[in-house]
Amino acid sequence: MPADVRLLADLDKVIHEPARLALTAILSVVESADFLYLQRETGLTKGNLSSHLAKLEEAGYASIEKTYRGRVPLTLVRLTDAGAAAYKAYRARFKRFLEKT
Amino acid sequence: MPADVRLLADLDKVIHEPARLALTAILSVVESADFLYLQRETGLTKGNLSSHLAKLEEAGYASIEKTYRGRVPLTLVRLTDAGAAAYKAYRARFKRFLEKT
DNA sequence: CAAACTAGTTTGTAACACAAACCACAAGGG
DNA sequence: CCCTTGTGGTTTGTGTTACAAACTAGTTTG
Repeated sequence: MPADVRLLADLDKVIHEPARLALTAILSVVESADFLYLQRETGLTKGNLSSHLAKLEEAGYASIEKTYRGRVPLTLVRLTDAGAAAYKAYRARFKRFLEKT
Repeated sequence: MPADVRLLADLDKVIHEPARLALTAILSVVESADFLYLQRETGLTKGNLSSHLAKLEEAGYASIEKTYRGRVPLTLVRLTDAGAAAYKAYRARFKRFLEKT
């Protein structure tokens, strides 16, 4: 317990945010997902989803591809390798914390 | 996975903050702790520790007793029943999320 | 009696999350 | 042919945070 709580200090804040943790969790199992699918799954508003995705992209954890389905715009999101690694590390850390305390 | 990420939406934000999660984890096993002990264990600055403790108190999760050890002021912190329950619920939720995804 | 330590609180600031308003385009109905 | 509805988002505004740094107050030590 003494040193174990220090695990928490190094938790990746980009991923720690619940909305982004949910997004990352989804993206880690789907190859790619479109905007509205992510919105339905997470229950986020469009505005929040948009800004959380932007933050994941800034961090280099997600790639966002804006394309079209016919003439309708379509935003496709996928987790980058860095994102997958960060997610994995986050989970491992948190799991250790839960086990040790 | 579909519904499982929704678990994250209801995560207690007072506890979710890493600094407070560390504090709560410590307090959940020690009966009571003084300010400087908590500071050493968590590595927080006094200012941040002070404000995080205040937030735990506001939430009803910790009781803060200001007393003296001889003439030296001493701040004793303990987890309330509500705090212990919230911590337990938080852990259970997060554990479920980690298992399900 | 001055310097340094103990034990905190207050203040200032930059980042953040969230909701609400807004924008652009497209398809379908009257 | 407008005009309402739906899709797919972005921008803006606001209140809340987390954090560090400065400050306060009393106490022991040299």
